[in-house]
Amino acid sequence: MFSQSEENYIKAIYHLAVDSSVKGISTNAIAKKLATKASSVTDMIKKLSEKKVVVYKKYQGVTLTDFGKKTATNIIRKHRLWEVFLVEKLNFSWDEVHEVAEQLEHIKSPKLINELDIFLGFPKRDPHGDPIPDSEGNLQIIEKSLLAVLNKGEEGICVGVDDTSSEFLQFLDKQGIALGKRIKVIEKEPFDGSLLIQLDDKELSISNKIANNLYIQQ
Amino acid sequence: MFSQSEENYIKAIYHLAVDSSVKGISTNAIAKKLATKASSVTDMIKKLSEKKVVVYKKYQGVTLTDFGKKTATNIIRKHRLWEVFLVEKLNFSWDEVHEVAEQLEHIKSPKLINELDIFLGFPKRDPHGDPIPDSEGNLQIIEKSLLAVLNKGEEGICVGVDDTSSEFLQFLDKQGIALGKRIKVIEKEPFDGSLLIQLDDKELSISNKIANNLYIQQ
DNA sequence: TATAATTTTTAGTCATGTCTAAAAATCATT
DNA sequence: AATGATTTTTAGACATGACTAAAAATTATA
Ligand SMILES: [Mn+2]
Ligand SMILES: [Mn+2]
Ligand SMILES: [Mn+2]
Ligand SMILES: [Mn+2]
Repeated sequence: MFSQSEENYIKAIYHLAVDSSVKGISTNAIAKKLATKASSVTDMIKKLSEKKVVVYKKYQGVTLTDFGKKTATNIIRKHRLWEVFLVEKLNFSWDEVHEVAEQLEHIKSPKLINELDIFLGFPKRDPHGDPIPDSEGNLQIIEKSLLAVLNKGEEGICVGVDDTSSEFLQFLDKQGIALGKRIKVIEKEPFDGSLLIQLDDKELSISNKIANNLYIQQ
Repeated sequence: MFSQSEENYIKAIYHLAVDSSVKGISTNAIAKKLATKASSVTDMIKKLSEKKVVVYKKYQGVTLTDFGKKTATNIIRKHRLWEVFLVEKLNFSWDEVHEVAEQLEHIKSPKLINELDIFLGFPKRDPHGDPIPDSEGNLQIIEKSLLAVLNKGEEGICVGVDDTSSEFLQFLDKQGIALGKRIKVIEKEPFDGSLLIQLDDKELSISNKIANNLYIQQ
């Protein structure tokens, strides 16, 4: 069994590894993600290495073992299932779930999480469009592209967000942008990368920063 | 905010105070309840005293302040609501919920617990018949008596259990004893305190130990 | 390739929560 | 009231997980 702290490190390393294509994850990157100090990361890395969760050579960064990856996807499965529960059953909005799921993901009970999965009807995505790993840790990859890379005239369905901060999510709510909405690029401004999009028969101008945090399935 | 460990101590002190009618709760009693050592209890008691949760004078035992009682009932509210959730929604049996609720009771989120209460339809009792405090910490007292104190010929409805160990609860399942069942004392054996009871038109002999852990409402 | 900047590790400290062993206080018994 | 038993506290240690400051290694730059 892993402590809450160990689990947070394992998850952070997994997420960094998924979207960074580099072999070893750096101490500093982990420290930044977890808002802690590099020296603390080095300490924890040594422990996780002892426990065969990561492969670690001094100054070379860290890589998850298969066991480590399995552990990580299991925590992510719990996190995302709880997020679905909070939104679907307890009237949380998608910008309120993260903090609570961050706690709930550490509850130890295999029965709990499998029954929760059943109760929720085996959801495939969490409220932010992220895929939910199955109990073996398999996680379906969804082909999706950032809205920012679409060309003028192209369109698709909004299927996810990259940034899950409540500021960003509340902004999307305010603009009427939600998962499942059809978005079409009407105009693309070369100067600042801003887009004019069509949403629900309205036209809307969104900045490049926004377009770089919205995933579209074409 | 309190740590998980602090919360476990607060809850233990509350429970000991409720069913022991003595002013000060002893260090040893707390140690026994939490399966820890008296010296650890003394350390923690000092900290809780600093935080105004308990009143403590050396060698005199410990008493919860109003603030401490409020904190305790809040944890108990969470514990019992989660137990209801597990049984009603996730197909847990009443002997499987305790361990998990012991973890879930420490999740910090006022919205979570209030929404859970709504979702469950404001239950008044947990799966073991124990009352669920409201959000102000008020807890209705249920008049109930141990089956062991009933006299020959008396009867009532089973409304609670004192021991919530899975061994005891599974034993009750096996005998067909459950909350809501009507029980009548047919015969009372003075020698060992065992009872012959009527349950569902069957007669059943139960030991004094069992009768001392079953609550009846007459 | 030497030097500077950055990253990573080490050394030492601290808070929390636990423990054992010993001392001190309280309680029980005669 | 004295003695013995029990309870409680203290003292000192340890594990976990964090921190700061300094040293060491790596990477970037001239
Ligand atoms: Mn977490
Ligand atoms: Mn999510
Ligand atoms: Mn607990
Ligand atoms: Mn209960």
